Amino acid sequence: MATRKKRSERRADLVEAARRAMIQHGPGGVLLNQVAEEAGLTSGAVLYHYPDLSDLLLEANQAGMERFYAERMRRIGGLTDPIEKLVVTIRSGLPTDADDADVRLLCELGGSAGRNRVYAALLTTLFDRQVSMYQTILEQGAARGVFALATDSQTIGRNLVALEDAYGYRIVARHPTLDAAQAEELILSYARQATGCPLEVAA
Amino acid sequence: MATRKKRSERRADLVEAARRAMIQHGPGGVLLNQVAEEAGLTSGAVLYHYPDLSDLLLEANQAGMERFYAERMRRIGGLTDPIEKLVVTIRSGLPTDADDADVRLLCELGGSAGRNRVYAALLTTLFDRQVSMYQTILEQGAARGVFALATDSQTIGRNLVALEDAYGYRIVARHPTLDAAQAEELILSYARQATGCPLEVAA
DNA sequence: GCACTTGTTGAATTGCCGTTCAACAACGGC
DNA sequence: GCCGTTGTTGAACGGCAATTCAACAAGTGC
Repeated sequence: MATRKKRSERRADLVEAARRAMIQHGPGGVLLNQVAEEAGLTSGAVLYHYPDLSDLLLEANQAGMERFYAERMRRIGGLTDPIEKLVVTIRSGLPTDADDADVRLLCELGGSAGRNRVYAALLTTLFDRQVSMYQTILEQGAARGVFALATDSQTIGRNLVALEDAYGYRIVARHPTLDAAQAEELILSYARQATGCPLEVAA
Repeated sequence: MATRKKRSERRADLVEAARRAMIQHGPGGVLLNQVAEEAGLTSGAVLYHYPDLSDLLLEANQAGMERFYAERMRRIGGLTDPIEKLVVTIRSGLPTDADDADVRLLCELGGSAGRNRVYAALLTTLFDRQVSMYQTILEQGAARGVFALATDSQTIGRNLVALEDAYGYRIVARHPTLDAAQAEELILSYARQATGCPLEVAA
């Protein structure tokens, strides 16, 4: 028998187990027993904590998105140079490789958003938040005279998020010649044009 | 009983039925009976033509991608002006609205590409073909002195395809303020910078 | 240390889905 | 118009997964 845990701990475990299961089988293909196995429990135990599996999946995905966004914010937290901020942010939006769990799950959710209004709403929110994040960086850079924006910050921000999203899909799908480094260069190519700034920074 | 049809006809029907079923339930969530119902048949009849459901799904998706690409090529077939070609091509890569069946299915497949190597390969091929399509247009425009490319055509082509892909996802997910017309403007914003051309053309 | 609550199991139940197959109906060659 | 072939059905079977629940074990208050 699995060691007995208290409610909040076990629920957190289950959220993580659900994430792993979804990455392996897709959000629509997860089986209750798979989540249970990932958590080292029986299906009954899972049901005890989450009578409806879809509630657990939703919670797991919500938490995942929150973490993804928070991690991006954290990474630019200590930086002051707008150029460095922009480059680091672009980098943090891309998967590290094809096996990057966070991005893979986001891609899965993106796929189901056409059918699932809840996931569609979640992803829309995430998109807009990321756009705002870029807008802040862009306008800060413009205010300091480092960037000369080619157009309004919302347009540039949306395009930047769109590009990292799309290349995330390509990388996760194992494009043979388009890896994370390549994608970064492609997005930087746009960012340079849009900011009128060479964006040279140490890796 | 459903009217008896000849092999090739019925198989074509099944491919279409499979497409509809996948759009409703996702590529990973389709049930044999759902495909049968869409086709107005029983599960046995489906199995008679496709003993393995995944073969049918693959065939349906392959056909769908082929059609999507062919349709884009067809739309620029009669055009000669590089500006018009570029604008029309951008427009043809976006869904008409959130219910656009072709794009919705492509999004679904993109979501499963992290797990499914076959679909990943299919999408990779489609991506590269679309990039080539853009490259041809870009270089033709540059040769005629209409475009002044800001960087190599592969980079611009990749970014254009990436943008339309990403906005396809947003539109399908029903972003409240980012519809097809908005997406077109956003992509055009990049295309103008990348081609050094105002890209003004009648709708 | 006793009673009560909380977390977990394992077995039984139910329902659905894929699969198989015998029967049959429509078609096509000749 | 007869006969083999092809397409389709419906019923039967088998398996798997969700759900339920009685039993029990591990904490918790007092």
